[in-house]
Amino acid sequence: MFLIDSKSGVPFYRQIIEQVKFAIGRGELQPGDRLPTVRQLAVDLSINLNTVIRAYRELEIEGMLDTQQGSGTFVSSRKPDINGLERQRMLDQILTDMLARASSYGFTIDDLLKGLQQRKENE
Amino acid sequence: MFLIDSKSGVPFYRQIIEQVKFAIGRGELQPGDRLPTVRQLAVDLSINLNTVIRAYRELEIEGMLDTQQGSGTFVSSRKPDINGLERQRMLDQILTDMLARASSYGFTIDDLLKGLQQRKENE
DNA sequence: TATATTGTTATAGTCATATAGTACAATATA
DNA sequence: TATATTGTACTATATGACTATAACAATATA
Repeated sequence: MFLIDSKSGVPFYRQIIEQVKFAIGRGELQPGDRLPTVRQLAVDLSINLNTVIRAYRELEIEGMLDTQQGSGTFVSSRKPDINGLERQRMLDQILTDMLARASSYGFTIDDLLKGLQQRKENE
Repeated sequence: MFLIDSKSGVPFYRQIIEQVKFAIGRGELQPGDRLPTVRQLAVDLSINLNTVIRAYRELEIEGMLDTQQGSGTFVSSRKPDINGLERQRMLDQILTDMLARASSYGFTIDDLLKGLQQRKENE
């Protein structure tokens, strides 16, 4: 369900937090839905249990999640507000990073567009 | 000339590296151009001298910069020479990384295509 | 030559992140 | 009730990033 990019420089727990928020924002996670157990997610992502706990705890403090010892962690019924603005900023960031990297090797936006287009067709 | 986002979670020295590469890739920094001194950039960005040094050193190792003690740090005149195959592999890598990151946030290839297209038009 | 400027090196300390391992507490389930 | 599963708490350790500070080395310039 979630993915960790260990090369991005962004702390794992932050990546988890962001992805949970966006999943909720997109409706993939509905209020009441159960999240992976802390142990399971730690195994899936090959990271430490404590790192998952840290992410879940922050989300609980923010009111996004409800945790119940013994039963699991659930999406809170209080609807959090995932704004499109944050989402747009994330996309911008991804594009900026990629462009910086690509242009340092002399690639143009057209090169990227072409490459992306090919991948789309091969899906 | 450069900007640091202290809230992004991305290490300062990595941000500097990316921005220098970006500037070179876009032609804003030409071979032979002099970069800010390590001390000056540290002051400008309100970060530590060692952090700037670290960024410049990595860029020098990569062949992007030439440093000359006493006179400054300059954009290397050695053009990074990679053959077409390596180049293609590099582009694939960049695209793969971006897609992994983007999809983890729920973005589709179309989202990326659209975002790229917009940037192209705004150039 | 003398001085300033530039990059370099080194030491030490703080903080955040992540890991490993162990044990405990609450709940669900057989 | 007994057991498994879930989240929680804690200690210890390691590493990376960043900072503070000081001294050193090479070059440019007055």
